Amino acid sequence: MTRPLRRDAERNRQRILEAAHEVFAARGLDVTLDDIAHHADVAVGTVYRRFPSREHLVEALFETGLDQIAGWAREALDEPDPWTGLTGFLDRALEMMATDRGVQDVLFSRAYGHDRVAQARDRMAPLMDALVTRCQEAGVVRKDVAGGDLALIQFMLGAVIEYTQQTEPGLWRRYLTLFLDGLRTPSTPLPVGFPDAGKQIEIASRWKPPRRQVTRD
Amino acid sequence: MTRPLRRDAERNRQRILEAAHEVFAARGLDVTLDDIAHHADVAVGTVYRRFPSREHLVEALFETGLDQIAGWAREALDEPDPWTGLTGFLDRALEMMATDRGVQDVLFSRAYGHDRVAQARDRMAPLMDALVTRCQEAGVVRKDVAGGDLALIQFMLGAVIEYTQQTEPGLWRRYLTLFLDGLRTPSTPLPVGFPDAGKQIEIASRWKPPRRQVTRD
DNA sequence: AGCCAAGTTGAGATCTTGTCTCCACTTGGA
DNA sequence: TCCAAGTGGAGACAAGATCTCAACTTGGCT
Repeated sequence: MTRPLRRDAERNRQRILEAAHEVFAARGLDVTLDDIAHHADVAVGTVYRRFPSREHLVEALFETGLDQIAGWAREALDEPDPWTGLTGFLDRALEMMATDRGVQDVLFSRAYGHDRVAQARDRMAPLMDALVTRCQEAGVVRKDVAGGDLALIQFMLGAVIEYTQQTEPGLWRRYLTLFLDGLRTPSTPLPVGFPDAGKQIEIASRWKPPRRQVTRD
Repeated sequence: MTRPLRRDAERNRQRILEAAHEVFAARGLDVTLDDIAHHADVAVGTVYRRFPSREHLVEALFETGLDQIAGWAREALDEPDPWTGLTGFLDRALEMMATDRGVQDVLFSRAYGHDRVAQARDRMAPLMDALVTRCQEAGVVRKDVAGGDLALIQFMLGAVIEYTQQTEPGLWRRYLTLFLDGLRTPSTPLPVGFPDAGKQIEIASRWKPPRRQVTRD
Protein backbone atom coordinates (compact mmCIF):
# COMPACT_ATOMS: atom_id res chain seq x y z
CA MET A 1 0.00 0.00 0.00
CA THR A 2 1.47 3.31 -1.07
CA ARG A 3 0.99 6.22 1.31
CA PRO A 4 -0.62 9.42 -0.05
CA LEU A 5 1.56 12.31 -1.21
CA ARG A 6 2.39 15.06 1.20
CA ARG A 7 0.11 18.05 0.78
CA ASP A 8 2.67 20.31 -0.93
CA ALA A 9 3.74 17.47 -3.18
CA GLU A 10 0.17 16.85 -4.28
CA ARG A 11 -0.29 20.53 -5.00
CA ASN A 12 2.83 20.53 -7.16
CA ARG A 13 1.65 17.45 -8.97
CA GLN A 14 -1.52 19.28 -9.95
CA ARG A 15 0.40 22.36 -11.05
CA ILE A 16 2.62 20.20 -13.22
CA LEU A 17 -0.36 18.51 -14.84
CA GLU A 18 -2.00 21.85 -15.48
CA ALA A 19 1.17 23.33 -16.91
CA ALA A 20 1.74 20.27 -19.07
CA HIS A 21 -1.78 20.57 -20.42
CA GLU A 22 -1.24 24.19 -21.34
CA VAL A 23 2.15 23.68 -22.90
CA PHE A 24 1.07 20.60 -24.84
CA ALA A 25 -1.96 22.51 -26.06
CA ALA A 26 0.07 25.46 -27.20
CA ARG A 27 3.02 23.69 -28.75
CA GLY A 28 2.26 20.02 -29.21
CA LEU A 29 3.80 17.00 -27.55
CA ASP A 30 7.33 17.70 -28.60
CA VAL A 31 8.27 20.06 -25.76
CA THR A 32 10.88 19.55 -23.08
CA LEU A 33 10.04 18.61 -19.53
CA ASP A 34 12.09 21.67 -18.60
CA ASP A 35 9.56 23.83 -20.41
CA ILE A 36 6.75 22.28 -18.48
CA ALA A 37 8.61 22.66 -15.20
CA HIS A 38 9.25 26.32 -15.89
CA HIS A 39 5.64 26.88 -16.79
CA ALA A 40 4.52 25.22 -13.56
CA ASP A 41 6.91 27.37 -11.51
CA VAL A 42 8.65 24.32 -10.25
CA ALA A 43 12.16 22.97 -10.75
CA VAL A 44 12.97 20.27 -13.28
CA GLY A 45 13.89 17.84 -10.56
CA THR A 46 10.37 17.99 -9.18
CA VAL A 47 8.87 17.09 -12.50
CA TYR A 48 11.19 14.14 -12.87
CA ARG A 49 10.34 12.97 -9.36
CA ARG A 50 6.64 12.75 -10.27
CA PHE A 51 6.76 11.77 -13.93
CA PRO A 52 9.76 9.77 -15.10
CA SER A 53 9.12 10.71 -18.72
CA ARG A 54 6.97 12.74 -21.03
CA GLU A 55 5.18 9.50 -21.81
CA HIS A 56 3.68 9.37 -18.31
CA LEU A 57 2.39 12.90 -18.59
CA VAL A 58 0.85 12.18 -21.96
CA GLU A 59 -0.93 9.12 -20.66
CA ALA A 60 -2.22 11.02 -17.66
CA LEU A 61 -3.50 13.92 -19.75
CA PHE A 62 -4.83 12.68 -23.05
CA GLU A 63 -6.86 9.61 -22.28
CA THR A 64 -9.78 11.75 -21.15
CA GLY A 65 -9.33 14.10 -24.10
CA LEU A 66 -9.69 11.30 -26.60
CA ASP A 67 -12.61 9.83 -24.74
CA GLN A 68 -14.27 13.20 -24.96
CA ILE A 69 -13.98 13.10 -28.73
CA ALA A 70 -15.38 9.59 -28.73
CA GLY A 71 -18.26 10.90 -26.63
CA TRP A 72 -19.05 13.51 -29.25
CA ALA A 73 -19.07 10.81 -31.87
CA ARG A 74 -21.62 8.86 -29.84
CA GLU A 75 -23.76 11.96 -29.39
CA ALA A 76 -23.54 12.54 -33.12
CA LEU A 77 -24.98 9.08 -33.68
CA ASP A 78 -27.99 10.07 -31.60
CA GLU A 79 -28.59 13.16 -33.69
CA PRO A 80 -31.78 12.61 -35.72
CA ASP A 81 -30.25 13.94 -38.95
CA PRO A 82 -27.20 11.84 -39.90
CA TRP A 83 -25.58 14.61 -41.92
CA THR A 84 -25.88 17.15 -39.12
CA GLY A 85 -24.43 14.53 -36.83
CA LEU A 86 -21.41 14.03 -39.03
CA THR A 87 -20.65 17.68 -39.69
CA GLY A 88 -21.29 18.64 -36.09
CA PHE A 89 -18.89 15.98 -34.92
CA LEU A 90 -16.13 17.06 -37.27
CA ASP A 91 -16.61 20.63 -36.26
CA ARG A 92 -16.25 19.88 -32.57
CA ALA A 93 -13.32 17.54 -32.98
CA LEU A 94 -11.45 20.01 -35.16
CA GLU A 95 -12.26 22.87 -32.85
CA MET A 96 -10.56 20.85 -30.17
CA MET A 97 -7.55 20.16 -32.35
CA ALA A 98 -7.31 23.86 -33.07
CA THR A 99 -7.27 24.63 -29.37
CA ASP A 100 -4.97 21.79 -28.36
CA ARG A 101 -2.13 20.84 -30.61
CA GLY A 102 -1.28 17.90 -28.44
CA VAL A 103 -4.45 16.18 -29.57
CA GLN A 104 -3.28 16.00 -33.15
CA ASP A 105 0.03 14.49 -32.15
CA VAL A 106 -1.58 11.92 -29.93
CA LEU A 107 -4.23 11.02 -32.50
CA PHE A 108 -1.98 10.50 -35.46
CA SER A 109 1.37 9.39 -34.16
CA ARG A 110 2.37 6.24 -32.36
CA ALA A 111 5.38 7.99 -30.86
CA TYR A 112 3.60 8.74 -27.59
CA GLY A 113 0.77 7.28 -25.56
CA HIS A 114 1.42 3.57 -25.93
CA ASP A 115 -0.96 2.30 -23.27
CA ARG A 116 -4.26 3.83 -22.29
CA VAL A 117 -4.10 6.53 -24.92
CA ALA A 118 -3.55 3.96 -27.66
CA GLN A 119 -6.60 2.05 -26.49
CA ALA A 120 -8.72 5.18 -26.41
CA ARG A 121 -7.58 5.87 -29.95
CA ASP A 122 -8.60 2.42 -31.10
CA ARG A 123 -12.01 2.77 -29.53
CA MET A 124 -12.74 5.60 -31.95
CA ALA A 125 -12.46 3.78 -35.28
CA PRO A 126 -15.79 1.90 -35.10
CA LEU A 127 -17.58 5.12 -34.17
CA MET A 128 -16.21 6.83 -37.27
CA ASP A 129 -17.39 3.91 -39.36
CA ALA A 130 -20.86 4.12 -37.87
CA LEU A 131 -21.07 7.87 -38.48
CA VAL A 132 -20.22 7.45 -42.13
CA THR A 133 -22.34 4.36 -42.73
CA ARG A 134 -25.38 6.02 -41.23
CA CYS A 135 -24.99 8.93 -43.63
CA GLN A 136 -24.54 6.59 -46.54
CA GLU A 137 -27.67 4.68 -45.65
CA ALA A 138 -29.54 7.95 -45.59
CA GLY A 139 -28.15 8.61 -49.05
CA VAL A 140 -26.43 11.87 -48.12
CA VAL A 141 -22.82 10.66 -48.34
CA ARG A 142 -21.21 8.99 -51.33
CA LYS A 143 -20.88 5.23 -51.07
CA ASP A 144 -17.17 5.03 -51.77
CA VAL A 145 -15.82 6.74 -48.65
CA ALA A 146 -14.87 4.86 -45.50
CA GLY A 147 -14.89 5.71 -41.82
CA GLY A 148 -11.12 5.91 -41.93
CA ASP A 149 -11.32 8.73 -44.42
CA LEU A 150 -12.60 10.93 -41.64
CA ALA A 151 -9.29 10.48 -39.85
CA LEU A 152 -7.27 11.50 -42.88
CA ILE A 153 -9.52 14.48 -43.41
CA GLN A 154 -8.94 15.47 -39.82
CA PHE A 155 -5.25 15.02 -40.38
CA MET A 156 -5.23 17.31 -43.38
CA LEU A 157 -7.26 19.96 -41.63
CA GLY A 158 -4.92 19.55 -38.68
CA ALA A 159 -2.09 20.44 -41.02
CA VAL A 160 -3.92 23.59 -42.10
CA ILE A 161 -4.55 24.46 -38.48
CA GLU A 162 -0.87 24.05 -37.74
CA TYR A 163 0.01 26.20 -40.74
CA THR A 164 -2.48 29.01 -40.29
CA GLN A 165 -3.88 29.05 -36.77
CA GLN A 166 -1.50 31.70 -35.42
CA THR A 167 -2.24 34.08 -38.23
CA GLU A 168 -5.67 33.26 -39.51
CA PRO A 169 -7.51 31.25 -36.88
CA GLY A 170 -10.56 29.48 -38.20
CA LEU A 171 -9.36 29.35 -41.78
CA TRP A 172 -9.59 25.58 -41.52
CA ARG A 173 -13.39 25.88 -41.59
CA ARG A 174 -13.11 27.03 -45.17
CA TYR A 175 -11.49 23.79 -46.18
CA LEU A 176 -13.73 21.67 -44.02
CA THR A 177 -16.66 23.07 -45.98
CA LEU A 178 -14.96 22.31 -49.27
CA PHE A 179 -14.36 18.78 -48.09
CA LEU A 180 -17.88 18.26 -46.88
CA ASP A 181 -19.20 19.37 -50.25
CA GLY A 182 -16.89 16.73 -51.71
CA LEU A 183 -18.34 14.08 -49.44
CA ARG A 184 -21.93 14.69 -50.48
CA THR A 185 -23.65 12.39 -52.87
CA PRO A 186 -23.17 13.63 -56.44
CA SER A 187 -19.63 12.34 -56.95
CA THR A 188 -16.62 11.42 -59.05
CA PRO A 189 -15.32 7.86 -58.44
CA LEU A 190 -12.37 7.76 -56.05
CA PRO A 191 -9.13 6.72 -57.72
CA VAL A 192 -7.66 4.66 -54.84
CA GLY A 193 -9.14 2.52 -52.11
CA PHE A 194 -8.78 3.25 -48.43
CA PRO A 195 -5.91 1.32 -46.80
CA ASP A 196 -6.63 -1.59 -44.46
CA ALA A 197 -5.93 -1.64 -40.72
CA GLY A 198 -2.37 -2.96 -41.01
CA LYS A 199 -1.41 -0.21 -43.39
CA GLN A 200 -3.04 2.37 -41.20
CA ILE A 201 -0.91 1.37 -38.24
CA GLU A 202 2.20 1.44 -40.37
CA ILE A 203 1.36 4.92 -41.56
CA ALA A 204 0.87 6.25 -38.07
CA SER A 205 4.01 4.54 -36.81
CA ARG A 206 6.12 6.37 -39.32
CA TRP A 207 4.75 9.76 -38.51
CA LYS A 208 6.42 11.92 -35.94
CA PRO A 209 4.87 15.17 -34.81
CA PRO A 210 6.80 18.05 -36.35
CA ARG A 211 9.13 20.17 -34.29
CA ARG A 212 7.30 23.38 -33.71
CA GLN A 213 8.67 26.84 -34.21
CA VAL A 214 9.73 28.23 -30.84
CA THR A 215 7.17 30.90 -30.05
CA ARG A 216 8.33 33.21 -27.28
CA ASP A 217 5.88 34.21 -24.62
CA MET B 1 37.24 37.00 -64.21
CA THR B 2 37.14 33.74 -62.27
CA ARG B 3 39.07 30.82 -63.72
CA PRO B 4 37.16 27.58 -64.38
CA LEU B 5 37.21 24.79 -61.80
CA ARG B 6 39.74 22.05 -62.11
CA ARG B 7 38.32 18.97 -63.83
CA ASP B 8 38.04 16.84 -60.69
CA ALA B 9 36.54 19.73 -58.77
CA GLU B 10 33.89 20.26 -61.40
CA ARG B 11 33.05 16.57 -61.35
CA ASN B 12 32.63 16.69 -57.58
CA ARG B 13 30.46 19.76 -57.85
CA GLN B 14 28.10 17.84 -60.09
CA ARG B 15 28.05 14.85 -57.78
CA ILE B 16 27.20 17.09 -54.87
CA LEU B 17 24.34 18.69 -56.77
CA GLU B 18 23.02 15.31 -57.78
CA ALA B 19 23.30 13.95 -54.28
CA ALA B 20 21.64 17.04 -52.83
CA HIS B 21 18.79 16.65 -55.27
CA GLU B 22 18.26 13.04 -54.25
CA VAL B 23 18.51 13.67 -50.54
CA PHE B 24 16.26 16.72 -50.64
CA ALA B 25 13.76 14.75 -52.68
CA ALA B 26 13.77 11.84 -50.27
CA ARG B 27 13.81 13.69 -46.98
CA GLY B 28 13.00 17.35 -47.51
CA LEU B 29 15.14 20.40 -47.03
CA ASP B 30 15.92 19.79 -43.41
CA VAL B 31 18.88 17.48 -43.89
CA THR B 32 22.48 18.05 -42.89
CA LEU B 33 25.17 18.95 -45.35
CA ASP B 34 27.00 15.96 -43.91
CA ASP B 35 24.24 13.72 -45.20
CA ILE B 36 24.56 15.18 -48.63
CA ALA B 37 28.35 14.84 -48.56
CA HIS B 38 28.09 11.22 -47.54
CA HIS B 39 25.56 10.54 -50.27
CA ALA B 40 27.86 12.15 -52.83
CA ASP B 41 30.81 10.03 -51.66
CA VAL B 42 32.71 13.15 -50.82
CA ALA B 43 33.94 14.64 -47.55
CA VAL B 44 32.09 17.40 -45.73
CA GLY B 45 34.89 19.83 -46.31
CA THR B 46 34.44 19.50 -50.04
CA VAL B 47 30.77 20.38 -49.83
CA TYR B 48 31.52 23.43 -47.73
CA ARG B 49 34.19 24.54 -50.19
CA ARG B 50 31.61 24.65 -53.00
CA PHE B 51 28.45 25.63 -51.16
CA PRO B 52 28.85 27.72 -48.03
CA SER B 53 25.39 26.78 -46.80
CA ARG B 54 22.32 24.69 -47.51
CA GLU B 55 20.77 27.90 -48.78
CA HIS B 56 23.10 27.99 -51.78
CA LEU B 57 22.27 24.43 -52.70
CA VAL B 58 18.58 25.11 -52.43
CA GLU B 59 18.83 28.14 -54.67
CA ALA B 60 20.85 26.19 -57.19
CA LEU B 61 18.43 23.28 -57.26
CA PHE B 62 14.88 24.50 -56.85
CA GLU B 63 14.52 27.55 -59.03
CA THR B 64 14.09 25.36 -62.11
CA GLY B 65 11.76 23.02 -60.24
CA LEU B 66 9.38 25.81 -59.36
CA ASP B 67 9.56 27.25 -62.85
CA GLN B 68 8.59 23.85 -64.14
CA ILE B 69 5.43 23.93 -62.04
CA ALA B 70 4.72 27.44 -63.31
CA GLY B 71 5.16 26.08 -66.83
CA TRP B 72 2.52 23.44 -66.21
CA ALA B 73 0.19 26.13 -64.98
CA ARG B 74 0.70 28.05 -68.22
CA GLU B 75 0.09 24.93 -70.28
CA ALA B 76 -3.05 24.33 -68.24
CA LEU B 77 -4.29 27.76 -69.26
CA ASP B 78 -3.93 26.72 -72.91
CA GLU B 79 -6.00 23.62 -72.36
CA PRO B 80 -9.35 24.10 -74.15
CA ASP B 81 -11.40 22.77 -71.25
CA PRO B 82 -10.77 24.90 -68.14
CA TRP B 83 -11.69 22.15 -65.70
CA THR B 84 -9.35 19.63 -67.31
CA GLY B 85 -6.68 22.30 -67.19
CA LEU B 86 -7.14 22.82 -63.49
CA THR B 87 -7.30 19.19 -62.47
CA GLY B 88 -4.45 18.24 -64.77
CA PHE B 89 -2.30 20.93 -63.28
CA LEU B 90 -3.00 19.89 -59.69
CA ASP B 91 -2.30 16.32 -60.59
CA ARG B 92 1.09 17.10 -62.07
CA ALA B 93 2.13 19.48 -59.35
CA LEU B 94 1.17 17.05 -56.63
CA GLU B 95 2.83 14.19 -58.43
CA MET B 96 5.98 16.26 -58.28
CA MET B 97 5.53 16.98 -54.59
CA ALA B 98 5.06 13.28 -53.99
CA THR B 99 8.33 12.53 -55.73
CA ASP B 100 10.29 15.39 -54.23
CA ARG B 101 9.66 16.40 -50.67
CA GLY B 102 11.95 19.36 -51.03
CA VAL B 103 9.40 21.02 -53.29
CA GLN B 104 6.83 21.21 -50.53
CA ASP B 105 9.28 22.80 -48.14
CA VAL B 106 10.41 25.34 -50.66
CA LEU B 107 6.87 26.18 -51.74
CA PHE B 108 5.36 26.72 -48.33
CA SER B 109 8.12 27.91 -46.05
CA ARG B 110 10.11 31.09 -46.11
CA ALA B 111 12.92 29.43 -44.19
CA TYR B 112 14.91 28.64 -47.32
CA GLY B 113 15.31 30.02 -50.80
CA HIS B 114 15.31 33.75 -50.14
CA ASP B 115 16.45 34.97 -53.53
CA ARG B 116 15.71 33.38 -56.86
CA VAL B 117 13.51 30.67 -55.38
CA ALA B 118 11.37 33.25 -53.60
CA GLN B 119 10.88 35.11 -56.85
CA ALA B 120 9.94 31.95 -58.70
CA ARG B 121 7.41 31.25 -55.96
CA ASP B 122 5.87 34.69 -56.32
CA ARG B 123 5.57 34.29 -60.07
CA MET B 124 3.14 31.43 -59.47
CA ALA B 125 0.35 33.24 -57.63
CA PRO B 126 -1.15 35.07 -60.65
CA LEU B 127 -1.16 31.83 -62.62
CA MET B 128 -3.17 30.12 -59.90
CA ASP B 129 -5.62 33.01 -59.92
CA ALA B 130 -6.00 32.74 -63.67
CA LEU B 131 -6.60 29.00 -63.53
CA VAL B 132 -9.37 29.40 -61.01
CA THR B 133 -10.98 32.45 -62.60
CA ARG B 134 -11.12 30.74 -65.95
CA CYS B 135 -13.00 27.83 -64.43
CA GLN B 136 -15.34 30.16 -62.62
CA GLU B 137 -16.13 32.02 -65.82
CA ALA B 138 -16.93 28.72 -67.46
CA GLY B 139 -19.25 28.05 -64.53
CA VAL B 140 -17.56 24.84 -63.45
CA VAL B 141 -16.01 26.10 -60.20
CA ARG B 142 -17.85 27.79 -57.35
CA LYS B 143 -17.52 31.53 -57.24
CA ASP B 144 -16.34 31.80 -53.66
CA VAL B 145 -12.92 30.13 -53.99
CA ALA B 146 -9.74 32.06 -54.71
CA GLY B 147 -6.53 31.23 -56.53
CA GLY B 148 -4.79 31.11 -53.19
CA ASP B 149 -7.02 28.25 -52.11
CA LEU B 150 -5.17 26.05 -54.57
CA ALA B 151 -2.01 26.57 -52.56
CA LEU B 152 -3.65 25.56 -49.31
CA ILE B 153 -5.17 22.53 -50.99
CA GLN B 154 -1.74 21.58 -52.22
CA PHE B 155 -0.43 22.08 -48.73
CA MET B 156 -3.01 19.77 -47.23
CA LEU B 157 -2.43 17.11 -49.81
CA GLY B 158 1.28 17.58 -49.23
CA ALA B 159 0.63 16.73 -45.60
CA VAL B 160 -1.15 13.54 -46.63
CA ILE B 161 1.71 12.69 -48.94
CA GLU B 162 4.14 13.16 -46.10
CA TYR B 163 1.99 11.00 -43.84
CA THR B 164 1.23 8.16 -46.21
CA GLN B 165 3.61 8.13 -49.15
CA GLN B 166 6.00 5.53 -47.72
CA THR B 167 3.22 3.11 -46.96
CA GLU B 168 0.43 3.86 -49.34
CA PRO B 169 1.78 5.86 -52.25
CA GLY B 170 -0.88 7.56 -54.29
CA LEU B 171 -3.43 7.68 -51.49
CA TRP B 172 -3.38 11.45 -51.86
CA ARG B 173 -5.29 11.10 -55.14
CA ARG B 174 -8.26 9.93 -53.14
CA TYR B 175 -8.41 13.17 -51.26
CA LEU B 176 -7.65 15.28 -54.28
CA THR B 177 -10.77 13.81 -55.86
CA LEU B 178 -12.82 14.56 -52.79
CA PHE B 179 -11.55 18.12 -52.87
CA LEU B 180 -12.21 18.59 -56.52
CA ASP B 181 -15.77 17.44 -56.03
CA GLY B 182 -15.99 20.08 -53.33
CA LEU B 183 -14.74 22.74 -55.73
CA ARG B 184 -17.40 22.09 -58.33
CA THR B 185 -20.37 24.34 -58.66
CA PRO B 186 -23.23 23.08 -56.49
CA SER B 187 -21.97 24.42 -53.18
CA THR B 188 -22.33 25.36 -49.53
CA PRO B 189 -21.22 28.95 -48.75
CA LEU B 190 -17.70 29.12 -47.35
CA PRO B 191 -17.60 30.19 -43.71
CA VAL B 192 -14.40 32.29 -43.86
CA GLY B 193 -12.77 34.45 -46.50
CA PHE B 194 -9.38 33.75 -47.97
CA PRO B 195 -6.59 35.74 -46.28
CA ASP B 196 -4.94 38.68 -48.07
CA ALA B 197 -1.34 38.76 -49.30
CA GLY B 198 0.12 40.13 -46.08
CA LYS B 199 -1.44 37.38 -44.03
CA GLN B 200 -0.28 34.80 -46.52
CA ILE B 201 3.32 35.86 -46.12
CA GLU B 202 3.00 35.82 -42.36
CA ILE B 203 1.58 32.31 -42.48
CA ALA B 204 4.42 30.99 -44.60
CA SER B 205 7.02 32.77 -42.49
CA ARG B 206 5.89 30.96 -39.41
CA TRP B 207 5.97 27.56 -40.97
CA LYS B 208 9.05 25.43 -40.73
CA PRO B 209 9.33 22.18 -42.62
CA PRO B 210 8.95 19.31 -40.14
CA ARG B 211 11.92 17.27 -39.06
CA ARG B 212 11.61 14.01 -40.91
CA GLN B 213 11.91 10.59 -39.44
CA VAL B 214 15.37 9.25 -40.10
CA THR B 215 14.89 6.50 -42.64
CA ARG B 216 17.94 4.26 -42.84
CA ASP B 217 19.14 3.19 -46.26
C1' DA C 1 8.85 22.52 19.97
C1' DG C 2 11.69 19.28 17.63
C1' DC C 3 12.74 15.92 14.40
C1' DC C 4 13.26 13.62 10.11
C1' DA C 5 11.39 11.55 6.03
C1' DA C 6 9.61 13.47 2.13
C1' DG C 7 10.08 16.87 -1.02
C1' DT C 8 12.41 20.60 -3.70
C1' DT C 9 15.96 23.03 -6.02
C1' DG C 10 18.85 24.10 -9.98
C1' DA C 11 23.52 23.91 -11.48
C1' DG C 12 25.76 20.94 -14.19
C1' DA C 13 27.20 16.17 -15.96
C1' DT C 14 26.10 13.75 -20.05
C1' DC C 15 24.43 12.92 -24.56
C1' DT C 16 23.03 14.00 -29.08
C1' DT C 17 23.22 16.36 -33.27
C1' DG C 18 24.39 19.65 -36.48
C1' DT C 19 27.68 23.36 -38.32
C1' DC C 20 31.84 24.48 -39.90
C1' DT C 21 37.22 24.71 -39.72
C1' DC C 22 41.82 23.40 -40.42
C1' DC C 23 45.85 21.22 -41.82
C1' DA C 24 48.17 17.25 -43.57
C1' DC C 25 47.77 15.03 -47.74
C1' DT C 26 46.65 14.28 -52.88
C1' DT C 27 46.28 15.59 -57.66
C1' DG C 28 45.54 18.06 -62.15
C1' DG C 29 47.78 20.37 -65.44
C1' DA C 30 51.10 24.29 -66.96
C1' DT D 1 58.61 18.49 -62.06
C1' DC D 2 56.18 21.42 -59.15
C1' DC D 3 52.70 23.85 -56.80
C1' DA D 4 48.22 25.94 -56.67
C1' DA D 5 43.97 23.94 -56.31
C1' DG D 6 41.44 20.59 -54.26
C1' DT D 7 40.22 16.92 -50.76
C1' DG D 8 39.58 14.18 -46.45
C1' DG D 9 37.84 13.80 -42.12
C1' DA D 10 38.85 14.32 -37.20
C1' DG D 11 37.42 17.32 -34.12
C1' DA D 12 36.47 22.20 -32.29
C1' DC D 13 32.36 24.60 -31.35
C1' DA D 14 27.46 25.43 -30.49
C1' DA D 15 22.86 24.38 -29.20
C1' DG D 16 19.75 22.01 -26.78
C1' DA D 17 17.66 18.21 -24.42
C1' DT D 18 17.75 14.61 -20.71
C1' DC D 19 18.39 13.43 -16.33
C1' DT D 20 21.03 13.44 -11.64
C1' DC D 21 22.46 14.66 -7.09
C1' DA D 22 23.95 16.91 -2.96
C1' DA D 23 22.57 20.73 -0.35
C1' DC D 24 18.62 22.76 1.34
C1' DT D 25 13.48 23.31 2.86
C1' DT D 26 9.14 21.83 4.78
C1' DG D 27 4.95 19.15 6.25
C1' DG D 28 3.27 16.64 9.70
C1' DC D 29 3.84 13.27 13.48
C1' DT D 30 5.00 12.83 18.37
